[in-house]
Amino acid sequence: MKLTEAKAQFISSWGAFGTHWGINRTMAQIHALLLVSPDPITQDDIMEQLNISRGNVNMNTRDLIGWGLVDRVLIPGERKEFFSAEKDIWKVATQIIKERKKRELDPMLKLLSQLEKIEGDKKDAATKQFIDTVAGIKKFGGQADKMLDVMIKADESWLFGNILKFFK
Amino acid sequence: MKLTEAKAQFISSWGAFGTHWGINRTMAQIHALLLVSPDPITQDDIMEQLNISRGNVNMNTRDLIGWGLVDRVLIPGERKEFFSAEKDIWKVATQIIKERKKRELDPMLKLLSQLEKIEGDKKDAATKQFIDTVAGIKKFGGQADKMLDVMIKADESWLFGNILKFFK
DNA sequence: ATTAATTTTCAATAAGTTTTGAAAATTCAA
DNA sequence: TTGAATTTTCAAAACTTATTGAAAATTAAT
Repeated sequence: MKLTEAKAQFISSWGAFGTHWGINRTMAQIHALLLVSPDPITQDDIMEQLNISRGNVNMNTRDLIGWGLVDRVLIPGERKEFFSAEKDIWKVATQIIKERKKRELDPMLKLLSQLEKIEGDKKDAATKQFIDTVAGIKKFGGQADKMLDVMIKADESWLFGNILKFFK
Repeated sequence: MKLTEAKAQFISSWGAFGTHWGINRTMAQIHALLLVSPDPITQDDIMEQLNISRGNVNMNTRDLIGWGLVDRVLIPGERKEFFSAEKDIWKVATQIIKERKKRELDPMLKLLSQLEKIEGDKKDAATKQFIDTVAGIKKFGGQADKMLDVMIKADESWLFGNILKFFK
């Protein structure tokens, strides 16, 4: 397989993969393109390589910047803006975990705390089941939350190395 | 807050939450409804409580069964089929991890292995960056894969208890 | 075997999301 | 300033995904 073909496959699969992870297809494709580009590239480069419109590139690069995965890079003497992606996959992963935790897990836990305070007779089966379910999810979510906080702060090799050793 | 209101909020939020996790809104809502229902319920109950069509209920319950999150229950003397959800959240989580690993992570790792075998000169910056990126993702994915396998087999309290103790 | 209850299927439709592209805004060099 | 280069915005169009509902299939009682 040649580079061009492999690159196209990588970008396309990363795009499809992204859709399962709450990141839209194009955003993931732009991210993939940046991941395999050794040097920063422009809006026009992205438009050309992925065959998408200027507006689309603009919106999705902005989102990627919002996720902390992509940076705007200013190159001295160049009028255009350049983009580059963080290449260290561990940093990419912790950044995504951090953002999703903030956007999804934290608000969910907050809501569950409210729902727990329901008024009602615990002898009623429906009430009991509701309280138990909410409490169970909250407990689990709280533990996951703590674990993710630790992971975000940890260093890759240390984390995986030790967790896996621990389980042997 | 009263039960009915809390239940409605829980179902609606769980539905929105689900969309971020590769599970569609309705599927997650049905799941939520089953989670807070102490006893198995029928297609008609779901239709009525969520205000959705029979076809929709049928397709999504089938998907939930495919994910291993819901069971068809036969109640002696009843003509209709009943549905019930696994209530233990740890089991729900490991089941989802298991399925997503199979559906998403495993195929991605397989693809990356193929892309690594690219022909080309490693002195070329583009080729080098491509190989490094693919190798990096593959390594990370492989480690995550192992860790998830261990989690799937582990027991909740043991896992969280020990991981957290480990990090203290 | 017939029929009524129930479940399943799937084409049509509705709803939701993404993409385009051209106009507006911004930036910066002269 | 002015104006050319560049980026941003956003309404409309294209595309994707989810939902409906009625017909077909299945099931089980008589």
